[in-house]
Amino acid sequence: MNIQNDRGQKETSATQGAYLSIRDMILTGQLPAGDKLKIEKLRMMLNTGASPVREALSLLTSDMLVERIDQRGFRAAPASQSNFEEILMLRCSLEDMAVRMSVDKADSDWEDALVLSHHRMKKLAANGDATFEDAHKSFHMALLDNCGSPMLLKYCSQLYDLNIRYRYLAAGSESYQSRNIPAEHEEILSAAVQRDSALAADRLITHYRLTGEYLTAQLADI
Amino acid sequence: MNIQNDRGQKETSATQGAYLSIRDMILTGQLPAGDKLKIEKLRMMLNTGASPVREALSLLTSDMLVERIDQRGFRAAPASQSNFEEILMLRCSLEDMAVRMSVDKADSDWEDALVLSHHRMKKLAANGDATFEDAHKSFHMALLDNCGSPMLLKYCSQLYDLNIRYRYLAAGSESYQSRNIPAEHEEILSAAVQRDSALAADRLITHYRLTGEYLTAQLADI
DNA sequence: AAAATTAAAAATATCGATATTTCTTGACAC
DNA sequence: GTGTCAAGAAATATCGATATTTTTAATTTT
Repeated sequence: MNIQNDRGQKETSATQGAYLSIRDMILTGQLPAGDKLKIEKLRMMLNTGASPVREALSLLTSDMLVERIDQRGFRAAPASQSNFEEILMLRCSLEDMAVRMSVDKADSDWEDALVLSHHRMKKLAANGDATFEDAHKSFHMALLDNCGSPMLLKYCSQLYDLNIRYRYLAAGSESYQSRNIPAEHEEILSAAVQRDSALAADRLITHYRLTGEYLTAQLADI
Repeated sequence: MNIQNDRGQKETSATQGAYLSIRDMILTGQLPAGDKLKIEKLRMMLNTGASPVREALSLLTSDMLVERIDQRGFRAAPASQSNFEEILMLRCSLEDMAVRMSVDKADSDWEDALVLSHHRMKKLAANGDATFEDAHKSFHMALLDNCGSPMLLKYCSQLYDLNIRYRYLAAGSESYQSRNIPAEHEEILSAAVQRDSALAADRLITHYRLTGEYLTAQLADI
């Protein structure tokens, strides 16, 4: 078989497919925060059996995107202002650590990969669709990739995803963003390429704090 | 039915039971690092079906105690010197953050719970069995419990467990420990009760670093 | 003898069905 | 009218069986 899903990820197993699909639906808000996730319903939506769905939900539990309720099944993790602030705080701490380690150990292979991922992101521009989202995440992860700690990277990746969810949640309300985000990315890249880890970390954290303030404002009127 | 397992945790579901049992077997080294985890074998050992075992393994994957290999099942996460150092580094960073936040927000309820958990641990003494291990973890988690960030607590708890594993791994080789660990615990407790977050953090991190050095030495000759 | 091929065995992933548990609803008592 | 309880409905958790996939072992080919 080897069916491909919307975003073009080749699915090796039914479980993997269900995992990616459900994750996507939660991140984009297609499955709203706090909603009950009924096995039968998901089974139908994804055209698969109950076992892969259950296993996918188990995996998402550890990503903190799904909660398991004792003997009562699963639900999409609730979203709240305080949860968002927690994610922001942890991201700032962990990514600060990761980007410093990454830049401090910089070598030309890593630099090449970083420049490349920035270029790819730029080319797609902020069209807001899934391909840009992926490229954007790739750029941010490429920045941290050289830190040498797979576990730290995993945490950062997880927190990044949790944050995306709030971007989609806030997307509904209108508000003008006076920031120049591509420029912020360029500046972060530039600091990294100059091997100035403190500056890169500063700029990255500022980038997140600004987005955080923007999202907090948006979330307030939802 | 409501069977109870070795350690006296009442198991609500077969999955939960399998999860706790397998986790325990990996932490104590009964299932050695890197070993293939065959569903059938575990199914027999735990007297349960394949579904709960699979789901338990999925959950353990996110705890980083089990690895899933594409279409080839599961294996106990490998252990290595560098993995141990990574865990130690992350624990120091995250617990430093957590204990500061926790102590800075100290109130009498939290202080009571902390003193109580210390007392319980002391009473069991370091007999090395599972009940002491649980009490020891409870004390360390009680220290962080007031930090106000459930996610940070989850990470710390996860890292604590990953670390236990290396303690069991090193337990085989002989070496005299000149440290007075109960005294270190008392000092950490004392700093926390005095609401001196910087001192508490310092003492906690030193405590971990010392254990880290000891374990590193032990691991070397394995 | 080494490499490649293939057939058999083992293990995994998935399905469909069943046993439990939780949730809902309506009757009855107060 | 409100609260309790029981029966039925819905959903979950688990089991046993089957279809795939991977591994092993044996056979053939170079």
